[in-house]
Amino acid sequence: MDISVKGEYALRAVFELSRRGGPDPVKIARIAESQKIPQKFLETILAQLKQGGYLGSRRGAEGGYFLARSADQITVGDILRQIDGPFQPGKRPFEDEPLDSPFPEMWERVERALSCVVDRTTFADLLERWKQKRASRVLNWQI
Amino acid sequence: MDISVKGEYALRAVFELSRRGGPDPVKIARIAESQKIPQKFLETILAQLKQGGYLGSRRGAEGGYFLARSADQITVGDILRQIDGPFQPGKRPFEDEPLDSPFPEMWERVERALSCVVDRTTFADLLERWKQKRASRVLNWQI
DNA sequence: CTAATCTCTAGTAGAATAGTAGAGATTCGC
DNA sequence: GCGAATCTCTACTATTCTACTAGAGATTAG
Repeated sequence: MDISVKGEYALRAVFELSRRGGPDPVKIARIAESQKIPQKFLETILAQLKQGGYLGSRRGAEGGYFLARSADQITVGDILRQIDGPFQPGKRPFEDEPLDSPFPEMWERVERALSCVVDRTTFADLLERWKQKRASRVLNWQI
Repeated sequence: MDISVKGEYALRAVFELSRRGGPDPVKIARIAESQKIPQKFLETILAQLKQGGYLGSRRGAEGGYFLARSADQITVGDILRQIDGPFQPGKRPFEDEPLDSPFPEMWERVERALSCVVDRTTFADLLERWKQKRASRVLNWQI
C-alpha cells in the first residue's frame, strides 16, 4: 500500500514543469538536477508520461519536455496511474473467491476514497498550495 | 498502490474466524481449505496475526486458531498493517526533498481518506453485510 | 502414549524495482 | 550544411520483494 519511487519521481517532475509554466521546453538534465532524480531513470519516466499524452517534447539543442495540457487539466491520479498502473486493491482475478464475499464492496469504498483525493488534485492545485505556503513562510520570516 | 496477496489471505482468514464465531479453535487446514489459501503460507500468516495480538491459538489435537478479540474490535486496517506494514504513501525518507514541497500534505490527505475506510470497517461490519447479502439473495431466489 | 496440531528455522523460484549503458535520431544556432 | 545538444530506443543488471515450500520440533487432547 505505498507508492513506488518511480511514481514519486514522476509527480515531482510534472510539478517542476508546472512550476515553470511557460511553453519553453525544459531539459531532462535540469529537471533531474532540481528535483534530485537520477537522470537516466528520469528519461524513461518522462518518455512514459509523454506516451500517456501528459507531456510533449522537442529534441535537439534547446529541446526538452513541457506540459501537453495545462496544469489544471492533469491530476495526481493521472500521473500515478500512467506510471504505476491502475490501483485497484483487491481487484485481482481471484477465481476461487466465493460470490458472496464482503470484500469487493469494501475495495470499492477504498478505491472511491483514494480517487476522491488523487483524481481531484490537479497540478494547478498543488502549485497554488505551494505558493501559499511560500507566502506564509516569508510572512513569518518578516515578523 | 495495491494490496499484497498475503494481505488478502489474512483478511479472508480473519473473516473466516469471525464467521465461525465460537471460542473453539479452527484448524489451519480447515481455514486453508474453505478460503482456498495454500496451507503452508497460511501458517506463516496466522502466526504473524497472533504475534500482533489479533489471534490466539492452541496446539495439539483439537487445536487451531481463534480470534483474540471480538470481531467488532478488529478492523481491516489492523490486519493489513500487521501483514504489510504501515501504509504511508510518500512518507519514505527523502532527504533531498525541499521543505516546501506540496506533496507531504497531499499524502496526508490520501492516508486519512484510506484510514476512513479501513480503520472504520470491523470484521463485525463485514460479517453483517455478508449476512444481509446472503439474506437478500435467498429472498430473490424465493420469488 | 500417540496422533494431531501448531511453531520455528530455513530455504527458493520468479517477478518487480530501481536503476545504467550506449548507440541512434532530431533539431537549433550558426 | 555542420556540429553540438538533446531526446529516444534497446538492452542489460543488481537487489529486493513476493509468494511460497520443506521439514523437524514443541505441545496438547484423549
